[in-house]
Amino acid sequence: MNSSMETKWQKRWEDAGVFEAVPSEKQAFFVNVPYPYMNGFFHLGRSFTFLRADVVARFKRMEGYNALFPFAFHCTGTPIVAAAQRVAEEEEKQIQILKEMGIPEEIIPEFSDPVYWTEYFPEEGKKDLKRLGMGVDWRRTFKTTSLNPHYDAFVQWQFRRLKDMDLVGLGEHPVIWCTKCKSPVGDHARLEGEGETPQEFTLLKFRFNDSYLMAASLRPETVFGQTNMWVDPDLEYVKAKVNGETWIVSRPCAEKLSHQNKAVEILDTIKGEELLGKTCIAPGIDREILILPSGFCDPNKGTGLVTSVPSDAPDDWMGLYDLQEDPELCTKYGLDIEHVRRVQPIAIITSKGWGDFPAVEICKKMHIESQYDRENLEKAKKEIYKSGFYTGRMNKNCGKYAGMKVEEAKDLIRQELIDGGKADIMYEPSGHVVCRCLTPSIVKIVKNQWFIKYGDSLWKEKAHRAVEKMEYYPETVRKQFHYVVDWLNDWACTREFGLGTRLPWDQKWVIESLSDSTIYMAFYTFYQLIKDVDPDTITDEVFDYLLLGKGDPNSIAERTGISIDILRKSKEEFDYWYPFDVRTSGKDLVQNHMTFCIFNHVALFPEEKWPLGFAVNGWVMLDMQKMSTSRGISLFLREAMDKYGADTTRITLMYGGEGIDDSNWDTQFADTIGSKLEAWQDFAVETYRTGRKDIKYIDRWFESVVNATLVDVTEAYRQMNFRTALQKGFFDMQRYLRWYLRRCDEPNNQVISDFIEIQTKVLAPIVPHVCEEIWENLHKEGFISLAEWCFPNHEKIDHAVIQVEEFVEQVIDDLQEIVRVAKIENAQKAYLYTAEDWKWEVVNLVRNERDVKSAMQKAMQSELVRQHGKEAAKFIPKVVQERIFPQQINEEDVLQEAEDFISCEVGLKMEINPEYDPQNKKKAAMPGKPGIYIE
RNA sequence: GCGGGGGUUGCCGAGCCAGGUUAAAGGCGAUGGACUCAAGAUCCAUUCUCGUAGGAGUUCCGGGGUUCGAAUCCCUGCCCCCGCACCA
Repeated sequence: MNSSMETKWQKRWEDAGVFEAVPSEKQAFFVNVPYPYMNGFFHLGRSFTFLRADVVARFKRMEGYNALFPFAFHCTGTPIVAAAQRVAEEEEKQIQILKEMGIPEEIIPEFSDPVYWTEYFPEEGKKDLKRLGMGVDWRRTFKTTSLNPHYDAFVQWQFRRLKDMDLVGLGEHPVIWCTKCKSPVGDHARLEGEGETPQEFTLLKFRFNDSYLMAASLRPETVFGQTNMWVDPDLEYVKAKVNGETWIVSRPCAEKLSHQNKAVEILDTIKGEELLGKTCIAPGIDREILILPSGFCDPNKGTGLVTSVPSDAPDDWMGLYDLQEDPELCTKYGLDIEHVRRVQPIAIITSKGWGDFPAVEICKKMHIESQYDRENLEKAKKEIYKSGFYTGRMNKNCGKYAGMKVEEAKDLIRQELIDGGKADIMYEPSGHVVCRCLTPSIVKIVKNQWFIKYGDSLWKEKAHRAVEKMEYYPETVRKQFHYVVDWLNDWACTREFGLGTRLPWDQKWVIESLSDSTIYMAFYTFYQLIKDVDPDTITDEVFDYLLLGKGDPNSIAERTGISIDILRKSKEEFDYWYPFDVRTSGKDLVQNHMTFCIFNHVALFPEEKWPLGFAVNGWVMLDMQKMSTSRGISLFLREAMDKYGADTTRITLMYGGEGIDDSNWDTQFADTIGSKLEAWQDFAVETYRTGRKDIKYIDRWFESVVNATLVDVTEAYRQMNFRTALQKGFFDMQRYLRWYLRRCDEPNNQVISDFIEIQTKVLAPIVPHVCEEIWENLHKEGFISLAEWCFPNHEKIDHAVIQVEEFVEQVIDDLQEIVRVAKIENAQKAYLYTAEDWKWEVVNLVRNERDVKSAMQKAMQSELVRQHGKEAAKFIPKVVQERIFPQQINEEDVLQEAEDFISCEVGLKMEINPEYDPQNKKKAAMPGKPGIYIE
């Protein structure tokens, strides 16, 4: 429902180019956000991050900086392409998603073209952001990928430079792969198994005659507990020549291995049944173990053979248990039941919460009845694995690994087995993945995969230096960045398909979406100047000049044909704006994008162009519930604005939270805050330049308290603590205002007018539309968006005056409480007695004393106090223990002055310091707390 | 398990770094009152327990300690959230 008022101001800002930032004498302030991926409309969450950038830019602008806030759109990667493909195939689910977004049905077919997405959503997104009143310099806006040749050239430059520095290299990389499509299967291209990734298994080799039975294990450390081998009697396994050895595996496994750097040649087949009752040699322990039948060997998982560790694997325990309880089955397969029953679990790991045989225990605990209770067994497996891995230690049965943490032993054991030729490696998807073509996916090792070498230790060192120099909002995330820099490893930076920039020296690769977006903040600084230049002329030496200051602009201009003017101006903009001051983002990007940004900057730019600051925020919750599209708990920015308009949406978002904790969209707040803003608008416009001329004490109080608050508010804005800024800058100030108006029937003209300006300016970064409207109605020149910030006037902060007013409030509270508690009916008159001088003398004397004894000594030095020796002896301990140390004021004068007000507030007549004292209340008076008698 | 952040009065959420002015801001909700024909909005008061004189008692996840004094500092236990990747 954006009001026409909001639209009006948005148009005026645009017409006046208020947010089109141009280098000037002023100090630059450059804030930006990670550009959003454009496969839909903006949700409240993203909008929150963007809005924080807008608010800080608006604040800085008022603070006197030349603020730049640019925006762009990210289209790199596969989701858009895949979604478009789905639309082309008229897939119901995808079309439903678009419909639910509110896309008109008739244009949905257009979405079968990925390019259409990159045009439609940025355009719509831009509309939404404008409607929210975002102060973006839209001249600098661009989209990514080769669809934008200028950006394309920029990313190519970046990668060539990285390669020159040997920070990009080749390696191998496992990916989820479809054998039918002969391509990797990204999340988007999966019918099933989103989020699943390649997982490494240790392939254990069990000597069996002249060949090896192979079993895939995720827990190589449990080799010490192997008791037997499981096969599926009904399954036909293959004997295959793999890298010169003969392996026995399932047929699908042989196929998979051939995609994982192994030469596989199938020689023969062998039925599972033929293996039963025979033995093989278990690796790691070199022990002869029995081959037994089970129902859980899956030819499509691992090798189709499973090594059995009944102590720690619930499946194995149940398999063994079932068999030992079933003599008939044993007979069927010609197994000696006694022989089978002799197979017993071996204790190998001691872990928190479990005895020697965790698998046995958990099966009992969960009442698992057989090896076919798959669901519970999966749960049990997870739990045992977790506690075993994280809390377990290898026990005495584990040879030289005894006593070692499982976490450490695991890798060592795995490596020893591999080095000793007793094991190999294979990959499987971490869960079931099915390609859209209905083929189950496998893992393929892609060779010649390009990596960015974030694992490089020298590079890390430099990145740490940058992390250390930067500012963070909030500061707590600094540690997180240091941690991520250490933890980050080489990053596969190319993909075989999707939108993006081609890897310049190996054109079959597309640069992946997190890798083409690490230094583009620099691109904002001059994009508006070069976007009409023929992209073919923008060569590396152009970027070398603009970004690194290399080369001579005149000769570059000559060689490329780009006008020297454009080159010079672009360079000037870059040097003026860069480095950026703050990049603000959701916390999800800390561990990848934000850290990549640091890495790439320190590699490519000189130190003075390294990022200066990061701001990180949490997720937006919806009325305390986590947003989740699938559960229907989500709100598009445009939906919020339809209902509440821009300013209310803005203030609700900004009041929702700050810092790295999740913030909350409070619908109730949104429902009510609009009318409060309107009330402020009405008040401001009606009251401005009205009121009395003379100055009263309460005017000074109001100015004191407003300016004191302003100190905090300004600091809160600087720290990007916008919730606090609102709390103090709006709610607290409004409370003071109410008190002020109550206290003096008519406000002072100057004081109230100043306040109206201050309050409006304080709100301006967050609710700019209504503030512009007020500003105009106050007949102020120009936009409030460009007005100077209301810096606190420290001279107006008078702490004594603030204390005096606290005293008055205290007296009113006491009066009210007495009437209430004592249930005095028809109370008529209050008699107030201020503390006697000698009590003040005590307070002043013992102000810095902490223990009663020395306070007593000190106070008793005073003649005046000594005169009240007996009373003083009681009074002094009380003062010290209860820390009654107010600054001395003339309470009688204050009460006289405030008499009418207090009297009116409490509905009692008053008499101050009268002789009449029927209940001896005069003695009860304390400094800061007069004695009171009411009748 | 590792790394990070937490556990505050009905809910949300300040305070904690720099111990005392903290029964503990503010918002929301609730209750009472004013206004109103009425509702809403607005304003005032109350909202841990007890209390016919401004007070007292018990509180800031549990336990212990330091201190004249602890929500705040130290030790310890329990619990919760986020991340642990190749994905935008």
